[in-house]
Amino acid sequence: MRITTKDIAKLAGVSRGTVDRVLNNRGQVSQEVKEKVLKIARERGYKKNVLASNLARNKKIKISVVLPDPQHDPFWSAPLDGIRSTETYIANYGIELNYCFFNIHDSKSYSKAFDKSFRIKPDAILVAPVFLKESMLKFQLASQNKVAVVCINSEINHSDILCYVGQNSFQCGLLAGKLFNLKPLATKIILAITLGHHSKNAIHINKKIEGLRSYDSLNKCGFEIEEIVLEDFEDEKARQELSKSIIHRKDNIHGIFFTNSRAHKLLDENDPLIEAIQNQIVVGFDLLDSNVNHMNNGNIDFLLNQNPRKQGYVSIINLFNYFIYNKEIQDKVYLPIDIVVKENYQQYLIEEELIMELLV
Amino acid sequence: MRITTKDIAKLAGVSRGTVDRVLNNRGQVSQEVKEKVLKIARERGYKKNVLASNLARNKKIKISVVLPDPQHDPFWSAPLDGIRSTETYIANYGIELNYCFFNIHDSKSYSKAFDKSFRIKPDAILVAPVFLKESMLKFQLASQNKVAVVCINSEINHSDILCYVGQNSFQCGLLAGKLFNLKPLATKIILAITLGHHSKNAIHINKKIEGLRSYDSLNKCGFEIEEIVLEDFEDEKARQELSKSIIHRKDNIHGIFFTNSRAHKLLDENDPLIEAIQNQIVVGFDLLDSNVNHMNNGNIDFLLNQNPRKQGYVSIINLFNYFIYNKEIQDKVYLPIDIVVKENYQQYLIEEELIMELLV
DNA sequence: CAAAAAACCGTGCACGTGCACGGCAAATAT
DNA sequence: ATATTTGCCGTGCACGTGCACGGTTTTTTG
Repeated sequence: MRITTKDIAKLAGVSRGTVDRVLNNRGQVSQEVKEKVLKIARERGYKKNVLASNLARNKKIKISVVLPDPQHDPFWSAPLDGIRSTETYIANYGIELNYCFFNIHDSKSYSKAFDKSFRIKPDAILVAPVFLKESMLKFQLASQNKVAVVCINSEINHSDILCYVGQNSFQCGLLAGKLFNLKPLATKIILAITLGHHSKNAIHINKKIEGLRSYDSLNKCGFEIEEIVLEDFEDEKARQELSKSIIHRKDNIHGIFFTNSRAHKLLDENDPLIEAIQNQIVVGFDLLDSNVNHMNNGNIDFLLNQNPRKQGYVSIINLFNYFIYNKEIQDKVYLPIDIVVKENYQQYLIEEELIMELLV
Repeated sequence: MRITTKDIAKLAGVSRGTVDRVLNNRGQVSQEVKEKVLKIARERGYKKNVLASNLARNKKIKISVVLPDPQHDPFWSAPLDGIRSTETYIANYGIELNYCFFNIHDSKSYSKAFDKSFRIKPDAILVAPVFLKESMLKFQLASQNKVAVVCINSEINHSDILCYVGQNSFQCGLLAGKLFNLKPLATKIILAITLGHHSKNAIHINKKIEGLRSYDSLNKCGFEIEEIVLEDFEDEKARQELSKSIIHRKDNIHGIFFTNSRAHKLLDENDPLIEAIQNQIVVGFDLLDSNVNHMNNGNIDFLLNQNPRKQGYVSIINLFNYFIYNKEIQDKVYLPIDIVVKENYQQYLIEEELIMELLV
C-alpha cells in the first residue's frame, strides 16, 4: 500500500496542503514543519501518484513536431509513424502534438514550418534540423522562449538542445567494415555508393564512410574504398552507366556499400548488375520493402537497420519522461544499429510492431 | 480537447451515471438511450481517460512472478531486472508484483513456489515453466481460478496460457547457420557444444540445433554438425579433455556453436584452445561480460542476443496492456535475435538501459 | 385494482494531487 | 494604539471515472 500525501499529513499533524507545499517546493512553510514532512516522506518511501497528479494539474503540454513531409522523402514516414503511435497514450497525460511539415528540399519551407510551430506556444519542439544554418537561429529563439528542443536524425551540437535522438553514423561505417571483412579479402575495392546526395545529408554519409575507413585502418584490412555519388538517382541513363561500370569491374570488387536506404533504386530491374554482384558482399540500409526483397533474393547480404520508427517513438517518450516524470534525459540517444539478414528480419518487423504498440 | 463522459451526458440529455453504464456495458439502460449515447461517443471520438479510470477504480491488480532464483542460475537476473524496472511505473496503475522464487534444479521447489503464488489470489501469474509436467497441472488450476498465465522463456503449448514471451530457438539455429556460412567452406565440421545440459533445457537446445541443420539443408551448405554435451561444465578435467580434442582437430573444424550462454566457461584461461580457434567462426549466446570480453579479444565472432532483460520487461508490459488498456495481446511474442559483434555491442548495452528506463 | 417487481436513471462520494483562496497570528509600520 | 504586512497554514474545489445507493417510472403479478 503506497503512502499518500494525506497519510503524510496525518503523520506530521499538518494539513494536506502543507505537505503539498513541501513536496513541490512551493515555499510558505516553516523550516521545522518542512523537515518533519520530508523526513516522513523519505522514511515511508513516498512516491507521487503520477496519474492523479496529471489529472489534477489539468494543464496541456504542447509539443510541436517539425518534420519533413513524407511525400517528398518516404524515409520520414517511419519516424512519423513512431511518433503517431504514442499519441493516444500521451493524450491521457494532457500532451498534445502539433504537426508542422516542410519540404525537405526547400530550406525556406523549413524556416516557415519552424516559425509556424511557435505559434501555438509549445512547451517543446521535436525537429528534424536538416538545414544547419537555419536551425541555429531557431534554436536560439526557442531557448529565449524556454522551449525545449529535441532533435531527431540530424546530429547538431548546440547548447540549447535538450537531446538528440538518432543514429551514430560513424558506428554504422565501422560495422559495415566488419561485415565486409567477414569474407577473406581476395579483391580489395569497396564501392561506397550514394544515390541522391543532398548536401544536407552529406554529414551523415561522410561519417559513415569515415567509419568504414577507420575500421579498415584499425584492422589493417587493406580495403580500397572508392566513393561514388549519383546525385539524380531517378536518371535512368546515369544509373545504367553506373551499373555498367560496376559490371565491368566486378572481379576486382570486394563489396558494395550503399550509404543510404536507396540500394533498391540501383538494383531494381537491373538483372545484369544483380548477376554481377552475387559474389560480392553488399551492405545497405533500412528495411524498406524493396530492400528486403533484394535481401531475400540474395542481392543484398546485410541491411543495417537504424530503427527510423523507433527514432520517432523514443523522441516523444523522452519528452514524456521529461515533462511527466521530471526525468533527466540523456542528451544523446544513439539507437542501436541492427544487423538484419534474411534469417532474422522477420522478427525485426514484429519488434517494430510490438514495441511501438506496447503502450498505446 | 478530448470529450468526456460529462460532455456526452450533456449532449445526450442524460446523467453521467447513465453514460457510464452504457460505455461499460453495465446494463440498466433503455435501448433507445444506449444507442443515442453510443452514437455520440462514436461521433465525437470518445476515449476513456485511463488515468482517471484507474484512479477511480481503486482496485489492486495482483501479479505473481514465479521465477528461478538467480542465485542458482545467473541467467535469470536479467529477466528479473526487466520485470523490476517496470515496478514503480505500474504501481501508479495499482498493479502489484509478488515474487515467488524457486530453485531451478529442483522441481519440488517449483511446485511449492507456484502454490505459494496462488495464496495472494493473483489476477495473473508470470511464470518460467521450466518443469513441463508440473506446469501442466498448475495451468489447469490457474484456469479454474480465472488467473491469467504468461509464460516466459520456455515455450509450452497449452490452451490456458494467455501468452508466451521468449526466444524462437529454431530461428536462432537458422541464424547461426547463416553466420557460419559467411565464410567459404573449406572445412565442414561444426561443433555444437552444450555446456551444462539439463533436461529442462533440452527442448531449447535441440530446437537450436534443429534450426542449424535446417539452414544447412535448405542452403545445401554441406555442414557436418557434431553435437557435444558437457554436463558438468565445472569439472576442470572434462573441460581440458574437450578442449584438447578440439585443438587436435582444429584444422577440420569450420566453426563452433555454443548453444547457450556458457561459451566463456570453456574459453576462460584456456589459451591453447583460444589460439586454436582463431580461424574458426565462433558463435555464442548472450551479452554476459565474460562473453563480451572474449568477443572483444576476437575469440568469439558473434554473440546472439536474446534480450533476456527485455523478456521480463515485455511480459509485464503485456499484462499491463491487458489489464489496463484491455488490449488483445499476442499469444506468442518472439523477441528478435540480435546479431552482436564487436562493432555494435556497445549500443546494445545502451539499448538495454534506454528502453527499460523509458517508462519508469 | 393494488401491490410487488423490474427496468431505468440520477446523485454523490471516492481515488490522489494541484492550486487558488482565505484565515490567523506575529511582526512591522504608521 | 491601530493598520498593514508577512509568514504560515487549512479548506475546498477541480480533474475524469467507477460504483454504490436510492429514487422514480413502468411492467408484471396476484
